[in-house]
Amino acid sequence: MGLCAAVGRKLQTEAGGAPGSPPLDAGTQTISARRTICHPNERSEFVPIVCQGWAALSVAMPDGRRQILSFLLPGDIVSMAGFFGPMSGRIVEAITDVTVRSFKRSDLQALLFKDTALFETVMKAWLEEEERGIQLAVDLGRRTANERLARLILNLADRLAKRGKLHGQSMEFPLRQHHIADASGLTPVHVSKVLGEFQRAGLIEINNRALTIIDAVALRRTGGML
Amino acid sequence: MGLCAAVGRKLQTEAGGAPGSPPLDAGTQTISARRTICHPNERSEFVPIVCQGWAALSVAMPDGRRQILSFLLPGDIVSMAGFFGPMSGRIVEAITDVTVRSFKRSDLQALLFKDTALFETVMKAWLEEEERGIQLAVDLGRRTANERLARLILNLADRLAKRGKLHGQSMEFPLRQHHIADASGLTPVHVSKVLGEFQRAGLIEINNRALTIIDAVALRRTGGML
DNA sequence: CGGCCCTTTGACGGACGTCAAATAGCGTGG
DNA sequence: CCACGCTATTTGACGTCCGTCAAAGGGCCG
Repeated sequence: MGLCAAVGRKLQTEAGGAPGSPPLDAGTQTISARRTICHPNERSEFVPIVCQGWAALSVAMPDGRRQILSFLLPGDIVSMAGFFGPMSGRIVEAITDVTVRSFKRSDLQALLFKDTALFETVMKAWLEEEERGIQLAVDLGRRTANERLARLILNLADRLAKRGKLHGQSMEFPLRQHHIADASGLTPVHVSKVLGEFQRAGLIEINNRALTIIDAVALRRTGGML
Repeated sequence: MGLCAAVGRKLQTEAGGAPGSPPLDAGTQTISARRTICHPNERSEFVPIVCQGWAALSVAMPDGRRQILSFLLPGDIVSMAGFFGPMSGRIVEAITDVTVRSFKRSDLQALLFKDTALFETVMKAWLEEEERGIQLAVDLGRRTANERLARLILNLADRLAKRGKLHGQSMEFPLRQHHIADASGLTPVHVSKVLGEFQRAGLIEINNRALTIIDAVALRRTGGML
Protein backbone atom coordinates (compact mmCIF):
# COMPACT_ATOMS: atom_id res chain seq x y z
CA MET A 1 0.00 0.00 0.00
CA GLY A 2 1.05 3.60 -0.26
CA LEU A 3 3.95 4.53 1.94
CA CYS A 4 2.28 7.61 3.27
CA ALA A 5 -0.68 5.62 4.49
CA ALA A 6 1.69 2.99 5.88
CA VAL A 7 3.48 5.60 7.95
CA GLY A 8 0.16 7.02 9.04
CA ARG A 9 -1.04 3.63 10.17
CA LYS A 10 2.17 2.96 12.04
CA LEU A 11 1.89 6.25 13.88
CA GLN A 12 -1.70 5.56 14.78
CA THR A 13 -0.89 2.22 16.34
CA GLU A 14 2.20 3.48 18.05
CA ALA A 15 0.23 6.33 19.55
CA GLY A 16 -1.37 3.92 21.95
CA GLY A 17 2.08 3.98 23.45
CA ALA A 18 3.57 1.89 26.18
CA PRO A 19 1.49 2.12 29.37
CA GLY A 20 2.98 4.77 31.58
CA SER A 21 4.48 6.77 28.74
CA PRO A 22 2.54 9.83 27.68
CA PRO A 23 0.41 9.26 24.58
CA LEU A 24 2.12 10.39 21.43
CA ASP A 25 -0.88 11.88 19.73
CA ALA A 26 -2.26 15.27 20.52
CA GLY A 27 -5.91 14.50 20.04
CA THR A 28 -8.48 13.15 17.65
CA GLN A 29 -11.31 15.21 16.21
CA THR A 30 -14.25 14.66 13.96
CA ILE A 31 -15.03 17.26 11.31
CA SER A 32 -18.26 17.26 9.37
CA ALA A 33 -18.41 17.51 5.62
CA ARG A 34 -17.73 20.88 4.00
CA ARG A 35 -15.93 22.28 7.02
CA THR A 36 -12.31 23.26 6.93
CA ILE A 37 -9.85 21.35 9.10
CA CYS A 38 -6.82 23.61 8.82
CA HIS A 39 -7.15 27.30 8.21
CA PRO A 40 -4.70 29.11 6.00
CA ASN A 41 -2.12 30.97 8.02
CA GLU A 42 -2.42 28.63 10.93
CA ARG A 43 1.27 28.16 11.76
CA SER A 44 0.52 24.95 13.48
CA GLU A 45 2.97 22.74 15.27
CA PHE A 46 0.74 19.75 14.58
CA VAL A 47 0.77 17.17 11.84
CA PRO A 48 -2.69 15.82 11.08
CA ILE A 49 -3.50 12.38 9.74
CA VAL A 50 -6.82 11.47 8.15
CA CYS A 51 -8.25 8.37 9.81
CA GLN A 52 -11.66 8.18 8.17
CA GLY A 53 -13.32 9.97 5.29
CA TRP A 54 -12.08 12.03 2.37
CA ALA A 55 -10.50 15.47 2.53
CA ALA A 56 -8.90 17.89 0.09
CA LEU A 57 -5.59 19.71 0.45
CA SER A 58 -5.70 22.95 -1.51
CA VAL A 59 -4.34 26.42 -2.08
CA ALA A 60 -6.72 29.36 -2.33
CA MET A 61 -6.09 32.53 -4.29
CA PRO A 62 -7.32 35.87 -2.99
CA ASP A 63 -9.84 36.19 -5.84
CA GLY A 64 -11.54 32.90 -5.03
CA ARG A 65 -9.85 30.61 -7.53
CA ARG A 66 -8.32 27.59 -5.94
CA GLN A 67 -6.24 24.56 -6.79
CA ILE A 68 -6.62 21.24 -5.04
CA LEU A 69 -3.22 19.60 -4.60
CA SER A 70 -4.42 16.20 -3.51
CA PHE A 71 -7.35 14.27 -2.18
CA LEU A 72 -6.61 12.76 1.21
CA LEU A 73 -7.87 9.25 1.83
CA PRO A 74 -8.03 7.31 5.09
CA GLY A 75 -4.54 6.73 6.45
CA ASP A 76 -3.01 9.68 4.59
CA ILE A 77 -0.75 12.10 6.34
CA VAL A 78 -1.84 15.51 5.13
CA SER A 79 1.64 16.33 3.94
CA MET A 80 4.92 14.62 4.54
CA ALA A 81 6.55 18.02 4.44
CA GLY A 82 4.61 18.70 7.63
CA PHE A 83 7.16 16.57 9.49
CA PHE A 84 9.75 19.28 9.01
CA GLY A 85 7.91 22.57 8.90
CA PRO A 86 4.47 24.13 9.12
CA MET A 87 2.32 24.04 6.01
CA SER A 88 1.38 27.67 5.71
CA GLY A 89 -1.02 28.84 3.05
CA ARG A 90 -2.63 25.47 2.63
CA ILE A 91 -6.23 24.60 3.37
CA VAL A 92 -7.52 21.18 4.34
CA GLU A 93 -11.24 20.72 3.85
CA ALA A 94 -13.42 17.79 4.79
CA ILE A 95 -15.27 16.35 1.80
CA THR A 96 -17.15 13.72 3.76
CA ASP A 97 -17.28 13.62 7.53
CA VAL A 98 -13.70 13.13 8.55
CA THR A 99 -11.85 12.07 11.66
CA VAL A 100 -8.34 13.41 12.06
CA ARG A 101 -5.66 12.58 14.51
CA SER A 102 -2.97 15.13 15.18
CA PHE A 103 0.61 14.61 16.26
CA LYS A 104 3.02 17.15 17.57
CA ARG A 105 5.78 17.81 15.12
CA SER A 106 8.46 17.80 17.79
CA ASP A 107 7.29 14.39 19.04
CA LEU A 108 7.42 13.02 15.53
CA GLN A 109 10.87 14.36 14.91
CA ALA A 110 12.16 12.83 18.11
CA LEU A 111 10.69 9.50 17.06
CA LEU A 112 12.25 9.87 13.61
CA PHE A 113 15.78 10.32 14.89
CA LYS A 114 15.55 7.34 17.19
CA ASP A 115 14.22 4.97 14.58
CA THR A 116 16.38 4.83 11.46
CA ALA A 117 14.02 2.54 9.61
CA LEU A 118 11.14 4.92 10.24
CA PHE A 119 13.29 7.78 9.04
CA GLU A 120 14.02 5.96 5.81
CA THR A 121 10.37 5.20 5.31
CA VAL A 122 9.33 8.78 5.88
CA MET A 123 11.90 10.03 3.42
CA LYS A 124 10.71 7.57 0.80
CA ALA A 125 7.14 8.62 1.40
CA TRP A 126 8.16 12.24 1.01
CA LEU A 127 9.81 11.40 -2.31
CA GLU A 128 6.62 9.72 -3.44
CA GLU A 129 4.61 12.75 -2.46
CA GLU A 130 6.92 14.97 -4.44
CA GLU A 131 6.57 12.68 -7.43
CA ARG A 132 2.80 12.99 -7.31
CA GLY A 133 3.13 16.77 -7.09
CA ILE A 134 5.23 16.75 -10.22
CA GLN A 135 2.77 14.57 -12.07
CA LEU A 136 0.12 17.09 -11.09
CA ALA A 137 2.14 19.89 -12.68
CA VAL A 138 2.61 17.85 -15.85
CA ASP A 139 -1.10 17.09 -16.00
CA LEU A 140 -2.11 20.71 -15.51
CA GLY A 141 0.48 22.09 -17.88
CA ARG A 142 0.40 19.59 -20.70
CA ARG A 143 -2.69 17.41 -20.73
CA THR A 144 -6.20 17.89 -22.09
CA ALA A 145 -9.33 17.85 -19.96
CA ASN A 146 -10.18 14.29 -20.96
CA GLU A 147 -6.73 13.03 -20.10
CA ARG A 148 -6.76 14.77 -16.74
CA LEU A 149 -10.09 13.33 -15.69
CA ALA A 150 -9.33 9.81 -16.84
CA ARG A 151 -6.09 9.90 -14.86
CA LEU A 152 -7.73 11.38 -11.80
CA ILE A 153 -10.22 8.52 -11.72
CA LEU A 154 -7.59 5.86 -12.30
CA ASN A 155 -5.27 7.27 -9.66
CA LEU A 156 -8.03 7.35 -7.09
CA ALA A 157 -8.98 3.79 -7.94
CA ASP A 158 -5.37 2.71 -7.47
CA ARG A 159 -5.04 4.41 -4.14
CA LEU A 160 -8.31 2.96 -2.90
CA ALA A 161 -7.34 -0.50 -4.11
CA LYS A 162 -4.21 -0.34 -1.97
CA ARG A 163 -6.47 0.29 1.00
CA GLY A 164 -8.80 -2.56 0.15
CA LYS A 165 -11.55 -0.09 -0.65
CA LEU A 166 -12.11 -1.03 -4.26
CA HIS A 167 -15.01 -3.49 -4.59
CA GLY A 168 -14.68 -5.15 -7.96
CA GLN A 169 -14.42 -2.12 -10.18
CA SER A 170 -16.54 0.09 -7.95
CA MET A 171 -15.57 2.62 -5.35
CA GLU A 172 -17.25 5.17 -3.17
CA PHE A 173 -16.98 8.52 -4.85
CA PRO A 174 -17.99 11.39 -2.58
CA LEU A 175 -16.37 14.10 -4.73
CA ARG A 176 -18.54 16.93 -6.00
CA GLN A 177 -17.82 18.12 -9.49
CA HIS A 178 -16.43 21.36 -8.16
CA HIS A 179 -13.83 19.33 -6.27
CA ILE A 180 -12.88 17.57 -9.46
CA ALA A 181 -12.77 20.90 -11.26
CA ASP A 182 -10.47 22.45 -8.68
CA ALA A 183 -8.21 19.42 -8.75
CA SER A 184 -7.93 19.35 -12.54
CA GLY A 185 -7.79 23.04 -13.34
CA LEU A 186 -11.17 23.04 -15.11
CA THR A 187 -14.63 24.46 -14.45
CA PRO A 188 -17.45 22.44 -12.92
CA VAL A 189 -19.47 22.81 -16.11
CA HIS A 190 -16.76 21.34 -18.24
CA VAL A 191 -16.22 18.52 -15.77
CA SER A 192 -19.88 17.67 -16.09
CA LYS A 193 -19.61 17.54 -19.87
CA VAL A 194 -16.55 15.31 -19.89
CA LEU A 195 -17.87 12.92 -17.26
CA GLY A 196 -21.15 12.72 -19.17
CA GLU A 197 -19.20 11.91 -22.31
CA PHE A 198 -17.23 9.20 -20.45
CA GLN A 199 -20.47 7.63 -19.28
CA ARG A 200 -22.13 7.77 -22.70
CA ALA A 201 -18.99 6.16 -24.16
CA GLY A 202 -19.29 3.31 -21.67
CA LEU A 203 -16.06 4.02 -19.83
CA ILE A 204 -17.48 4.58 -16.37
CA GLU A 205 -20.72 4.85 -14.49
CA ILE A 206 -21.56 7.15 -11.61
CA ASN A 207 -24.50 6.49 -9.32
CA ASN A 208 -25.32 7.29 -5.73
CA ARG A 209 -21.90 8.70 -4.96
CA ALA A 210 -20.26 5.59 -6.31
CA LEU A 211 -18.13 5.23 -9.42
CA THR A 212 -17.52 2.04 -11.32
CA ILE A 213 -14.99 1.59 -14.08
CA ILE A 214 -16.65 -0.24 -16.93
CA ASP A 215 -13.92 -0.21 -19.54
CA ALA A 216 -10.57 0.11 -17.78
CA VAL A 217 -8.58 -0.35 -20.97
CA ALA A 218 -10.30 2.47 -22.80
CA LEU A 219 -10.10 4.67 -19.74
CA ARG A 220 -6.38 4.11 -19.46
CA ARG A 221 -6.01 4.86 -23.14
CA THR A 222 -7.81 8.17 -22.88
CA GLY A 223 -5.61 8.96 -19.89
CA GLY A 224 -2.49 8.30 -21.95
CA MET A 225 -1.55 5.40 -19.66
CA LEU A 226 -0.88 2.80 -22.27
CA MET B 1 19.94 34.26 -0.95
CA GLY B 2 18.02 31.12 -1.75
CA LEU B 3 18.65 28.28 0.60
CA CYS B 4 19.19 25.81 -2.17
CA ALA B 5 21.94 27.90 -3.68
CA ALA B 6 23.37 28.46 -0.19
CA VAL B 7 23.65 24.73 0.37
CA GLY B 8 25.12 24.32 -3.08
CA ARG B 9 27.74 26.93 -2.37
CA LYS B 10 28.59 25.38 0.97
CA LEU B 11 29.07 21.99 -0.64
CA GLN B 12 31.26 23.44 -3.32
CA THR B 13 33.60 25.07 -0.84
CA GLU B 14 33.64 22.10 1.45
CA ALA B 15 34.49 19.83 -1.45
CA GLY B 16 37.99 21.25 -1.43
CA GLY B 17 38.17 19.22 1.73
CA ALA B 18 40.83 19.06 4.39
CA PRO B 19 44.19 18.20 2.87
CA GLY B 20 44.71 14.48 3.09
CA SER B 21 41.03 13.62 3.09
CA PRO B 22 39.60 12.40 -0.20
CA PRO B 23 37.75 15.09 -2.11
CA LEU B 24 34.03 15.02 -1.53
CA ASP B 25 32.96 15.74 -5.06
CA ALA B 26 32.85 13.17 -7.78
CA GLY B 27 33.85 15.36 -10.67
CA THR B 28 33.11 18.54 -12.53
CA GLN B 29 32.00 18.63 -16.15
CA THR B 30 31.18 21.26 -18.71
CA ILE B 31 28.16 20.71 -20.94
CA SER B 32 27.49 22.85 -23.98
CA ALA B 33 24.17 24.50 -24.67
CA ARG B 34 21.29 22.35 -25.89
CA ARG B 35 22.81 19.12 -24.62
CA THR B 36 21.21 17.04 -21.93
CA ILE B 37 23.03 16.59 -18.64
CA CYS B 38 20.97 13.79 -17.11
CA HIS B 39 19.17 11.28 -19.24
CA PRO B 40 15.81 9.95 -18.23
CA ASN B 41 16.01 6.57 -16.63
CA GLU B 42 19.52 7.15 -15.43
CA ARG B 43 19.26 5.78 -11.89
CA SER B 44 22.19 7.80 -10.82
CA GLU B 45 23.79 7.78 -7.42
CA PHE B 46 25.03 11.31 -8.00
CA VAL B 47 23.58 14.65 -7.06
CA PRO B 48 24.53 17.39 -9.52
CA ILE B 49 24.91 21.07 -8.76
CA VAL B 50 24.94 23.77 -11.39
CA CYS B 51 27.99 25.98 -10.96
CA GLN B 52 27.73 28.20 -14.03
CA GLY B 53 25.09 28.75 -16.68
CA TRP B 54 21.38 28.05 -16.92
CA ALA B 55 19.74 24.64 -17.16
CA ALA B 56 16.20 23.28 -17.19
CA LEU B 57 14.76 20.44 -15.14
CA SER B 58 11.88 18.84 -17.01
CA VAL B 59 9.66 15.84 -17.55
CA ALA B 60 9.12 14.51 -21.06
CA MET B 61 6.02 12.70 -22.26
CA PRO B 62 6.28 9.89 -24.79
CA ASP B 63 4.50 11.94 -27.47
CA GLY B 64 6.97 14.80 -27.27
CA ARG B 65 5.11 17.17 -24.98
CA ARG B 66 7.14 18.26 -22.03
CA GLN B 67 6.87 20.28 -18.85
CA ILE B 68 9.76 22.24 -17.41
CA LEU B 69 9.66 22.05 -13.62
CA SER B 70 12.26 24.69 -12.91
CA PHE B 71 15.07 26.67 -14.37
CA LEU B 72 18.35 25.99 -12.62
CA LEU B 73 20.59 28.96 -11.99
CA PRO B 74 24.21 28.99 -10.83
CA GLY B 75 24.49 27.50 -7.34
CA ASP B 76 21.29 25.48 -7.63
CA ILE B 77 21.17 21.89 -6.60
CA VAL B 78 19.19 20.16 -9.33
CA SER B 79 16.74 18.75 -6.83
CA MET B 80 16.83 18.63 -3.05
CA ALA B 81 14.99 15.36 -3.29
CA GLY B 82 18.12 14.02 -4.94
CA PHE B 83 19.73 13.88 -1.49
CA PHE B 84 17.48 11.00 -0.57
CA GLY B 85 16.74 9.12 -3.73
CA PRO B 86 17.44 9.03 -7.47
CA MET B 87 15.45 11.38 -9.67
CA SER B 88 14.15 9.01 -12.26
CA GLY B 89 12.16 10.22 -15.21
CA ARG B 90 13.56 13.71 -15.05
CA ILE B 91 15.69 15.39 -17.70
CA VAL B 92 18.23 18.13 -17.09
CA GLU B 93 19.14 20.11 -20.16
CA ALA B 94 21.77 22.81 -20.55
CA ILE B 95 20.29 26.08 -21.81
CA THR B 96 23.58 27.93 -21.97
CA ASP B 97 26.93 26.26 -21.61
CA VAL B 98 26.86 24.82 -18.13
CA THR B 99 29.37 23.51 -15.64
CA VAL B 100 28.09 20.94 -13.20
CA ARG B 101 29.68 19.45 -10.16
CA SER B 102 28.45 16.09 -8.97
CA PHE B 103 28.44 14.65 -5.47
CA LYS B 104 27.90 11.11 -4.43
CA ARG B 105 24.62 10.72 -2.62
CA SER B 106 26.08 8.47 0.04
CA ASP B 107 28.81 11.04 0.78
CA LEU B 108 26.22 13.76 1.12
CA GLN B 109 24.09 11.70 3.43
CA ALA B 110 27.04 10.91 5.66
CA LEU B 111 27.83 14.59 5.83
CA LEU B 112 24.20 15.37 6.61
CA PHE B 113 24.02 13.09 9.62
CA LYS B 114 27.21 14.46 11.12
CA ASP B 115 26.23 18.09 10.79
CA THR B 116 22.89 18.88 12.38
CA ALA B 117 22.89 22.47 11.19
CA LEU B 118 23.46 21.34 7.63
CA PHE B 119 20.67 18.83 7.99
CA GLU B 120 18.29 21.55 9.12
CA THR B 121 19.30 23.74 6.25
CA VAL B 122 18.81 21.01 3.71
CA MET B 123 15.35 20.22 5.06
CA LYS B 124 14.38 23.87 4.90
CA ALA B 125 15.66 24.07 1.36
CA TRP B 126 13.64 21.01 0.47
CA LEU B 127 10.54 22.62 1.92
CA GLU B 128 11.20 25.71 -0.19
CA GLU B 129 11.58 23.57 -3.27
CA GLU B 130 8.28 21.88 -2.54
CA GLU B 131 6.65 25.27 -2.11
CA ARG B 132 7.83 26.35 -5.52
CA GLY B 133 6.52 23.13 -7.01
CA ILE B 134 3.14 23.85 -5.54
CA GLN B 135 3.12 27.38 -6.85
CA LEU B 136 3.87 25.91 -10.25
CA ALA B 137 0.81 23.69 -10.01
CA VAL B 138 -1.35 26.64 -8.99
CA ASP B 139 -0.02 28.70 -11.88
CA LEU B 140 -0.61 25.97 -14.43
CA GLY B 141 -4.02 25.04 -13.10
CA ARG B 142 -5.51 28.40 -12.31
CA ARG B 143 -3.73 31.30 -13.96
CA THR B 144 -3.98 32.86 -17.39
CA ALA B 145 -1.11 33.04 -19.85
CA ASN B 146 -0.36 36.66 -19.00
CA GLU B 147 -0.26 35.96 -15.30
CA ARG B 148 2.03 33.00 -15.77
CA LEU B 149 4.55 34.88 -17.87
CA ALA B 150 4.60 37.94 -15.65
CA ARG B 151 5.26 35.71 -12.65
CA LEU B 152 7.91 33.71 -14.43
CA ILE B 153 9.84 36.86 -15.23
CA LEU B 154 9.47 38.27 -11.72
CA ASN B 155 10.51 35.02 -10.08
CA LEU B 156 13.60 34.76 -12.23
CA ALA B 157 14.48 38.36 -11.45
CA ASP B 158 14.14 37.64 -7.73
CA ARG B 159 16.32 34.57 -7.87
CA LEU B 160 18.98 36.35 -9.90
CA ALA B 161 18.90 39.33 -7.55
CA LYS B 162 19.72 37.01 -4.65
CA ARG B 163 22.79 35.92 -6.57
CA GLY B 164 23.85 39.48 -7.33
CA LYS B 165 23.12 38.92 -11.00
CA LEU B 166 20.50 41.60 -11.45
CA HIS B 167 22.04 44.81 -12.82
CA GLY B 168 19.65 47.60 -12.13
CA GLN B 169 16.48 46.15 -13.61
CA SER B 170 18.27 44.12 -16.26
CA MET B 171 19.28 40.51 -16.32
CA GLU B 172 20.76 38.07 -18.75
CA PHE B 173 17.98 36.10 -20.33
CA PRO B 174 19.20 33.12 -22.33
CA LEU B 175 15.80 31.39 -22.47
CA ARG B 176 14.34 30.57 -25.87
CA GLN B 177 10.62 31.01 -26.19
CA HIS B 178 10.13 27.28 -26.38
CA HIS B 179 11.69 27.01 -22.93
CA ILE B 180 9.28 29.59 -21.62
CA ALA B 181 6.43 27.77 -23.32
CA ASP B 182 7.36 24.44 -21.76
CA ALA B 183 7.71 26.04 -18.35
CA SER B 184 4.36 27.81 -18.51
CA GLY B 185 2.23 25.19 -20.23
CA LEU B 186 1.78 27.30 -23.38
CA THR B 187 2.92 27.16 -26.99
CA PRO B 188 5.91 29.08 -28.31
CA VAL B 189 3.62 31.06 -30.61
CA HIS B 190 1.45 32.24 -27.78
CA VAL B 191 4.49 33.10 -25.68
CA SER B 192 5.71 35.29 -28.51
CA LYS B 193 2.37 37.10 -28.63
CA VAL B 194 2.20 37.74 -24.90
CA LEU B 195 5.81 38.88 -24.61
CA GLY B 196 5.26 41.17 -27.57
CA GLU B 197 2.21 42.57 -25.84
CA PHE B 198 4.21 43.12 -22.62
CA GLN B 199 6.85 45.02 -24.55
CA ARG B 200 4.36 47.17 -26.45
CA ALA B 201 2.67 47.96 -23.12
CA GLY B 202 6.01 49.17 -21.73
CA LEU B 203 6.31 46.48 -19.04
CA ILE B 204 9.57 44.93 -20.17
CA GLU B 205 12.15 45.05 -22.91
CA ILE B 206 14.06 42.15 -24.41
CA ASN B 207 17.23 42.69 -26.40
CA ASN B 208 20.32 40.64 -27.09
CA ARG B 209 19.39 37.87 -24.72
CA ALA B 210 18.83 40.37 -21.93
CA LEU B 211 15.59 41.33 -20.27
CA THR B 212 14.94 44.54 -18.43
CA ILE B 213 11.90 45.26 -16.34
CA ILE B 214 10.62 48.71 -17.22
CA ASP B 215 7.45 48.91 -15.14
CA ALA B 216 7.80 46.57 -12.18
CA VAL B 217 4.56 47.71 -10.59
CA ALA B 218 2.47 47.00 -13.65
CA LEU B 219 4.25 43.71 -14.18
CA ARG B 220 3.50 42.63 -10.64
CA ARG B 221 -0.08 43.68 -11.09
CA THR B 222 -0.52 41.58 -14.22
CA GLY B 223 1.08 38.70 -12.34
CA GLY B 224 -1.45 39.04 -9.56
CA MET B 225 1.32 39.89 -7.09
CA LEU B 226 -0.19 42.99 -5.58
C1' DC C 1 25.88 33.47 -49.79
C1' DG C 2 23.00 29.74 -47.85
C1' DG C 3 21.10 27.11 -44.23
C1' DC C 4 19.24 26.81 -39.72
C1' DC C 5 16.95 28.39 -35.76
C1' DC C 6 14.32 31.53 -33.69
C1' DT C 7 10.80 34.99 -33.61
C1' DT C 8 6.92 37.48 -35.37
C1' DT C 9 2.47 37.93 -37.49
C1' DG C 10 -2.11 36.80 -39.28
C1' DA C 11 -5.96 33.87 -40.34
C1' DC C 12 -8.40 30.28 -38.61
C1' DG C 13 -9.98 26.48 -35.48
C1' DG C 14 -10.89 24.13 -31.25
C1' DA C 15 -10.99 23.39 -26.40
C1' DC C 16 -12.66 25.12 -22.66
C1' DG C 17 -15.11 28.97 -20.06
C1' DT C 18 -19.35 31.76 -19.17
C1' DC C 19 -24.04 32.46 -18.70
C1' DA C 20 -28.52 30.96 -18.03
C1' DA C 21 -32.27 27.99 -17.42
C1' DA C 22 -34.13 23.55 -16.38
C1' DT C 23 -33.85 19.38 -13.62
C1' DA C 24 -32.64 16.45 -9.95
C1' DG C 25 -31.30 15.34 -5.00
C1' DC C 26 -31.51 16.02 -0.39
C1' DG C 27 -32.20 17.60 4.16
C1' DT C 28 -35.36 20.26 7.04
C1' DG C 29 -39.53 21.45 8.93
C1' DG C 30 -44.34 21.62 8.85
C1' DC D 1 -45.93 12.60 3.71
C1' DC D 2 -45.48 16.73 1.38
C1' DA D 3 -43.59 21.44 0.85
C1' DC D 4 -39.74 24.06 0.60
C1' DG D 5 -35.10 25.67 -0.12
C1' DC D 6 -30.64 24.76 -1.02
C1' DT D 7 -27.02 22.76 -3.58
C1' DA D 8 -25.43 19.90 -7.30
C1' DT D 9 -25.83 18.44 -12.00
C1' DT D 10 -27.15 18.78 -16.79
C1' DT D 11 -27.71 21.06 -21.12
C1' DG D 12 -27.43 24.51 -24.81
C1' DA D 13 -26.00 28.79 -26.83
C1' DC D 14 -22.35 31.63 -27.17
C1' DG D 15 -17.71 33.79 -26.20
C1' DT D 16 -12.74 33.80 -25.51
C1' DC D 17 -8.33 32.26 -24.81
C1' DC D 18 -5.08 29.84 -26.60
C1' DG D 19 -3.48 26.37 -30.20
C1' DT D 20 -2.50 25.32 -35.10
C1' DC D 21 -0.89 26.31 -39.47
C1' DA D 22 1.60 28.87 -42.60
C1' DA D 23 4.41 32.41 -44.32
C1' DA D 24 7.61 35.95 -43.77
C1' DG D 25 11.35 38.06 -41.74
C1' DG D 26 15.72 38.23 -38.43
C1' DG D 27 20.38 36.43 -36.49
C1' DC D 28 24.04 33.64 -36.57
C1' DC D 29 27.54 30.76 -38.38
C1' DG D 30 29.78 28.12 -41.61
